[in-house]
Amino acid sequence: MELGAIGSAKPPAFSFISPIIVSIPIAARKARRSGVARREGFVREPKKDLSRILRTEAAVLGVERKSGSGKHRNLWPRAVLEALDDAIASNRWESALKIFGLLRRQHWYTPKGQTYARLLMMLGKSRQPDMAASLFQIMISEGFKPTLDVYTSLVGAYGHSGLLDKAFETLDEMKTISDYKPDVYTYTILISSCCKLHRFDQIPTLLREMSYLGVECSVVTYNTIIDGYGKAGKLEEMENSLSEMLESGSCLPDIFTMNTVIGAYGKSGEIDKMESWYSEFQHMGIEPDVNTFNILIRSYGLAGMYEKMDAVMKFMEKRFFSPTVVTFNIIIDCFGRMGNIEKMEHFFRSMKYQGLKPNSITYCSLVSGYSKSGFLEKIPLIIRQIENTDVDLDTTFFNSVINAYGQSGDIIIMEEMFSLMKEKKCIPDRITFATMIMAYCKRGMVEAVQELEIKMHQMDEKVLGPS
DNA sequence: ATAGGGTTAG
Repeated sequence: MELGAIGSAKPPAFSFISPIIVSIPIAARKARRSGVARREGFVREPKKDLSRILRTEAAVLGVERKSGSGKHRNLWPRAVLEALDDAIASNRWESALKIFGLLRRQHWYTPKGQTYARLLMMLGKSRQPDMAASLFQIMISEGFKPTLDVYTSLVGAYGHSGLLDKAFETLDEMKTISDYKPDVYTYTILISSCCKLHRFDQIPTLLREMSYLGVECSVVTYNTIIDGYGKAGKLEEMENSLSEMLESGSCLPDIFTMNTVIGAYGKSGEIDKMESWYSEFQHMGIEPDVNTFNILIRSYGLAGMYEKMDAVMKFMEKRFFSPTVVTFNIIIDCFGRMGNIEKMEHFFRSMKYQGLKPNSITYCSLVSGYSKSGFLEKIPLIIRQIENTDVDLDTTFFNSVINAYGQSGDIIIMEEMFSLMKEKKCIPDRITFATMIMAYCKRGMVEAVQELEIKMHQMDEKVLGPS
């Protein structure tokens, strides 16, 4: 089972495998040193010390409770700030705003630009542009003079929540005030919003504007553009941007560039291009990391190239590159798609054996894998298994369960699962409805389809309407 | 300010 043997049997493999061999030891050491594995959930449990966890959790709960009432003006700074961090980090925008309200009433409170910037970005991510706008107003009325990064965050909040016009308006406003001249961060955030909204027409415009104003692109700017084109399947445009970056002379590609580019080619099945860019980047001195290998495994798996998938896995093992939860999830998903249930189960066992904790995504892939091969009887067992762990059943998981029964035509069980989903406080989304509608359609259940379509519209109105 | 795992359809 030598890697070289695989390489010589299949010519293209060699060009890809051999550069890896040379470089892995360094990369492996680096990855371990930089704690990549830990962040990936490789370690069983995060190594926070217990006293901190207890203190924080109690404080957060306490603060969140108090933030509802208007009375408390004398809380411990640290508790409030930690609670705020926690809420922002997990995107709980409603409780973050409540805690922020509490924070503003503390006698020790002084407004900070950073806090505003983080809140604004969070509101953008949660698609709450109105909230972002009023937070900005509150800030002004507090007499706080916004800083450049607060203004940039407002651009991001509008952009990420889909209000591109407002984002551009804010940018124009910034250009007229000398203290808030947009910088490379401002433009990069705006470019990333344009990419997410598929407004690629705006990218050349923004780049021209930048060069006119003397704002130079950074690696991040280029990476953002490359990723935008890559995700949209615009691979030619992606390569053009990559060439521009390489020819710019001002910034060098990094590991983000590498993973973005090979991921884009891998996802679209262009394995040859993926491999040649892989070695190209290596020649430029960029070392692969765990994520790189995850991308390779996934790409080979999607392309049905089992030997190469296996080769990368063996390779990681040999070089002490620890697989992460993500690695296993990818492998399990690929074997499930291929209909290779034995391998799928083998890797699920081996994941647990290595002390890695399956998460909701793992179970989702198992359900899809079983359902693809017609082993529906395994699904209740999985649900029971999850209930014995601290993994939360989530909407996506139920979507895959509902899809499994919908595809097999077990309408009754599908509906039972829909009830169970709501019982477990998982909110159905448009995919849930689309999945069920399909199942009803196949059986010609017209009334049930109409009923669900009404429910779906109601849901849309709830989301789009004023909050 | 950027990459890297999941659910529907086509």
